[in-house]
Amino acid sequence: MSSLPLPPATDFIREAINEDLSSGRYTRVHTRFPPEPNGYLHIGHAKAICLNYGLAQAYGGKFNLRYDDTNPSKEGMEYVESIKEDVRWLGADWEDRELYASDYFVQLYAWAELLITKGLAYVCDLSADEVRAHRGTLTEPGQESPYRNRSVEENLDLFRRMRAGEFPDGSRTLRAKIDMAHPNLNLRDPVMYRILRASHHRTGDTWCIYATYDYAHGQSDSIEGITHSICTLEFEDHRPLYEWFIQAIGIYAPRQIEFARLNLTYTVMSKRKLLQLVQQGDVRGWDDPRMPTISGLRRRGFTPSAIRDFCARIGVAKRDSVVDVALLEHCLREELNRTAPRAMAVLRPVKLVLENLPEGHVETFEVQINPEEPAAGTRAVPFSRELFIERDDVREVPPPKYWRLFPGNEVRLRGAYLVRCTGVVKHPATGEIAEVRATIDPDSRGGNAPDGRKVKSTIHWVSAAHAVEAEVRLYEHLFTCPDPDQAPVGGSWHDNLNPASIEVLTGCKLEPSLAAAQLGDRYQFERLGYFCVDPDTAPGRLVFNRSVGLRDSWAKIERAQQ
RNA sequence: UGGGGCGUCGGCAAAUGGGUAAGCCACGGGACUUUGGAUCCCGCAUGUGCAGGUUCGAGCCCUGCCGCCCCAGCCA
Repeated sequence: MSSLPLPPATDFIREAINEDLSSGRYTRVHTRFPPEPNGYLHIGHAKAICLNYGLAQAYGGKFNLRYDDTNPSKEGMEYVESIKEDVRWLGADWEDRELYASDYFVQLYAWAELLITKGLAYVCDLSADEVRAHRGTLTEPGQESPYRNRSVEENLDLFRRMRAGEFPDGSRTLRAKIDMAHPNLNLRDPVMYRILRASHHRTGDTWCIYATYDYAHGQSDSIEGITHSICTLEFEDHRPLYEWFIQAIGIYAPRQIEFARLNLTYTVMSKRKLLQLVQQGDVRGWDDPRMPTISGLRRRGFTPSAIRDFCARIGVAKRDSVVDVALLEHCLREELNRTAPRAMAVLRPVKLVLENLPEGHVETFEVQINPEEPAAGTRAVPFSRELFIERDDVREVPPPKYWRLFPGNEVRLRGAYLVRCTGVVKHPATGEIAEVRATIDPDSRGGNAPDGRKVKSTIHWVSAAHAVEAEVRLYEHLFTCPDPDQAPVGGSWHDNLNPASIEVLTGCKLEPSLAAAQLGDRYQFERLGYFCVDPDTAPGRLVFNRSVGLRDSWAKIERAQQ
């Protein structure tokens, strides 16, 4: 492999790997994605998955999925299943290497005894509070535990009895004997094992002591032969500890490289906050389309390729950063513009009556499925005397630059005819437009002006008699500000939740071809955005989600006018 | 304040024996258009946290400041 030409060093991690391969420090590349099964994966994890799997692919290496399941009190099967589904959906392939830190519990335990034997670990009887008090502070050294210098025999005996269940939870720990005065707090005799009577989702009640993440993680990588252990910045301080364990035990050493985790505007990314949103009912679940979770994005209509593209575009670096969510949305639009079939859907319908057409008139138009891809062909769309059009496409009195329907103005009905508005009928009580009247130009069939005259606007429509009804859910950012943590004094991130993040529209009118839409289908509703079928869809009940809106320059003009 | 990191356009992010600041998103303007979409053009850092220094030449090297992030779980 080292004889193959090296892939381009497009980021600092690939640069480091290329150096390692050139120098012979490693002769292959083996990465892993190491989630803790205590929550659902989010777009930040997607960055890590794409990075690690991408590395394995680029270097012809391997990629493992390994659960760091060392804390049974917070973990569970629901999470391991969802994680597996999400990683697979994103396209990362761990082949037969679905691994668990819990697979290594016996080995980890044996190495703990080895460290005790070497005088490098001891059983400590201090309580959690006492351990904290002994740790010192950022600027002051800690105090050594009074149990630090027990004999190897006593330590071994005590540790074995810890494992045997002779002591209550939290009463003792196994600690690494390093340096209580070390400026890096992680090296001030860190806990390796705690007593915890919790049933583990894989090992059941076999153990009542569990290794800490710090003790388990590095050795797990070592056991798996990971060459490049990619993790986020906050573990930079832990690297010396992992190296200490590996050196003390005397086993193979991977190289850890840290990168900055992903942050996105208008959302939160910590598992704790996401869990809170789910538990408090602020959203409808982990897969709520407003969530930055993989399952939320999937339900929202995102494609794995759009997410992969996003991850490639944001790059990898060590600088703390916040990526504009607009880039994520852009990646989806770019893909769906190419691939999504078009359809007409009227979300906020108002009736349009074509006065110069006879009652009961029906004809059919063949409309392009995707103008970006003529090969996709056409679909049949029924047309009749009474249509539904978008309420926003009609004004009694047009504002400046408005060139849609208003009395006297002519627009094109997409794929059908040119029509001129002859007036509006208003609801007597509310004054709201109840019906729009217009006449067609019979010579403009298909939407072509017979004399080549220009019409500024083309609007979409649905034949009233043929329309299928649907519920359509519109989503906005979950939070009202780019950085939800920027809370008003006395408030919290939670106060920045956007009360208008979801709007449910019922009675929407869709062109009849949409009646056949299946779960997983994505469409562009012309002039509106990209929509996908929601799993709440059932026989007789069609539900769509707006994945992302189209760019809307009229909305910008309108906003500027206010 | 001890330790570990990081400061390049509004947001990401390149520039790697020092050679005269890529690209993408966003934003603004124009062309074109049977989606106010898409597409295509144009604009968008005399400037790299600040101040000095070395050099013919500095985002890259040196010195000193300043700012931001992480660490005091028997969480990961």
